[in-house]
Amino acid sequence: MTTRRTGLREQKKQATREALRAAALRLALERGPDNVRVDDIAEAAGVSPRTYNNYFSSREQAIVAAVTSEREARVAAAVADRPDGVGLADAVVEAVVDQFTASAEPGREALLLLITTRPALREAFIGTTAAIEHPLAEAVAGRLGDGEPHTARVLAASVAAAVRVALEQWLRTTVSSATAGGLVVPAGSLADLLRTTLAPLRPALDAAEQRARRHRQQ
Amino acid sequence: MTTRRTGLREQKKQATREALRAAALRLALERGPDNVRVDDIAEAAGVSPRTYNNYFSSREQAIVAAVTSEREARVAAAVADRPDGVGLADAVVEAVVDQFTASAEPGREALLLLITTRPALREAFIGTTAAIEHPLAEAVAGRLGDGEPHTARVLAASVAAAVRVALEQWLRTTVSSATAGGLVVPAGSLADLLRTTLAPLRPALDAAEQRARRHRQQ
DNA sequence: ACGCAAATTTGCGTGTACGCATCTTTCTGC
DNA sequence: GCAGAAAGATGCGTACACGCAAATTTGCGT
Repeated sequence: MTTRRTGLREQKKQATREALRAAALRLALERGPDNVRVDDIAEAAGVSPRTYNNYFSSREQAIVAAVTSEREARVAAAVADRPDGVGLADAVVEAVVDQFTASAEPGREALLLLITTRPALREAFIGTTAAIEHPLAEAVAGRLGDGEPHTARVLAASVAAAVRVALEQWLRTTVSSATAGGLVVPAGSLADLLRTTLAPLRPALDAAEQRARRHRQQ
Repeated sequence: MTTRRTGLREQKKQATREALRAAALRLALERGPDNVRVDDIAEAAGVSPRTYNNYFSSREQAIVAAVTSEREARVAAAVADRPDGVGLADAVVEAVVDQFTASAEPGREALLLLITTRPALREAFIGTTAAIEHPLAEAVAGRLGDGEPHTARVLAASVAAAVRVALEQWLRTTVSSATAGGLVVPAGSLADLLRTTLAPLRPALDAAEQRARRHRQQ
């Protein structure tokens, strides 16, 4: 069930996706994102321009994907993996913080600077938070038991929305401090900002968990 | 402060916006939405195609706007207007239900049928829920006192997300019952669906209200 | 190995979104 | 009223997203 499609086909698909990601990132960094056309990315990745849009539905998605790749699945997995002893609220909050703080790629800093600068990229970056909604909903549903799938969806959507708010705030302060001070200061850690922003949702998560527990014991 | 800009200029602007809305709606209803190009709408409204995109940033927005017009402001106003005796959760939920249930326009039924049918219109319709976020945030902030504006933003974003979830569900069941039964049945009232979907957020709204109250008495 | 079925890539055509420069309309202070 | 400023409308050019159908590649049973 993990990888339903296992074969050369799926392998090549991921390779193409990765090639497009890498090409987009490299070109954006060396030319500046405004001087990169999708034709350039496609050519650098060795596929047709039309194929690019089979993988990404906007020019910015490929660039941003370098920083957000697979994040959705990792958040969901992290939530599902926390032991049952940990409360739902803690599980969700810490999973989100972990996955959004973990920096793997080199050149991530330069890319983030780029993202903070260009409005179109900011928009695309912000947009990626929506992707965590469905995986997260399933993970939450798994923890709540399948009593009320509605609730899990709503909570996941709310968490995603809160994360989006946090990122907007973070980008706002980052870009303004960059503009004002000339130097890019994180303006308070993203981790703290995420925790603060998610705090108002804790009561909702707790209540849902209690309800589910009660329902289960009945 | 209500209408900062009061003059012939703003008046004409609103007239143009309304003309585009009306033209888009009329054409979509009589030809089917796939047979309407933005050039047609612009021509029918008596403006240049370029001007269309100064008002709406996608072809679908004008069509959908006929049903969502001004909803954002009305929801916010409704929240702000409920007496302080009513709890925040009730104020928000009922304001949302009222404004999403209120049907003014004639031909709303036909338009909704259209929206449920065409994927692109569904997407645009769903997208309009995001617009209530900022006005709602201000209304909530007004009720919570200006202690923690963060909280208001997060709660408003969560409510908007929950409304989006409800509409998605509603459209899903509506379209499937339309496909299956041949007749469009509301498949349970939208009002009930909204109340159910917003229910999980009530604890968060209550908690924020309590916190604000405590903070104020201190 | 072979061939059919399914998935993917590609080229093409159309409609769309939007930056920019320019022209027209409206607003403001005098 | 009037002259300059500000805001909006328009035309043009470019890049982009995507439906569609033909061509190519991969998977699988035999």
